[in-house]
Amino acid sequence: MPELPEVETTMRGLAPLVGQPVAKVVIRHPTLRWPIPADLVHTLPQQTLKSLTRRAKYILAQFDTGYLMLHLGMSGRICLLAQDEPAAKHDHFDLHFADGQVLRLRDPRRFGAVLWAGAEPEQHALLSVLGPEPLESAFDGDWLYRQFRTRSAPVKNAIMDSHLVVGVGNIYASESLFRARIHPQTPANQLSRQACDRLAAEIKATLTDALAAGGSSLRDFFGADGNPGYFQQEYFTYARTGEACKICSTPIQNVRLGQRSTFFCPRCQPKP
DNA sequence: AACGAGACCTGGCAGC
DNA sequence: TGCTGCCAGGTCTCGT
Repeated sequence: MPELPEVETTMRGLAPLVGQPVAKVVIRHPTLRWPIPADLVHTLPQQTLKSLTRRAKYILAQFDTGYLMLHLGMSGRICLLAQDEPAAKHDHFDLHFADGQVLRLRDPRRFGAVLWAGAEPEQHALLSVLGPEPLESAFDGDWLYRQFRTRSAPVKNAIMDSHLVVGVGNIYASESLFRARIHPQTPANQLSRQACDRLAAEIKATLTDALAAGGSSLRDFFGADGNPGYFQQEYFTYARTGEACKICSTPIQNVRLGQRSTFFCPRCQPKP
């Protein structure tokens, strides 16, 4: 379930590994979205994990000679094990640390990625083209309004474009648009400056709320049994087709945009 | 430059 | 019970 808050939560849960040297790298199934670099097995051991940061939905693990980039794709999970355990079917990648802890990547659909970014990850082709982080000040209504000038696509598609802003996935795109009272099919370049201000503010608020919820599940997520134990967040629209809008009781509708399910309230989010 | 469709994979579920 | 088809939280690549 990796949207941005889950990635951030996952990254924070890995903090106990910082300062630890790598003892061993295990690659079981190298064909994720891109091949896992085979030489990690030789180059990473003895290197110390110096820091953990996040850019978009990539977790950046800084080692002595560069950064390891981890992406969870659609179905990826990272578990932090206190000690080695038998690997399950979709456990593709392990980092074993000197104190016995194991970082284990599980990804049934294999849309995730493990990549080496070198010493300057912001130069990496996948990261250099990304838009601003949604929770930073560079992202605001003014930025959205200016970016939307040349965009005629539905606003929901636009806010999910990582070149424009990162970290807005399918769930939180619908949720943010509901909270901003904007119909998801509105052409981006038809939004007023005021609507862009609302939308930017609600994207920030939606992600901040989800992050607070994700944070509370951290203990469960890294529990001894390795089960996620997420508590289901309450959504206004997502996956609620036909159910009553929590504001006005109108049935929530579902439309397909950019090949993705999109949910909205036709009354709270009137067509432009 | 921007848009839409296709691609990558597996698992779960509804319907027959 | 077993098969088929559809759907799923991401996002890069390609053709227009």
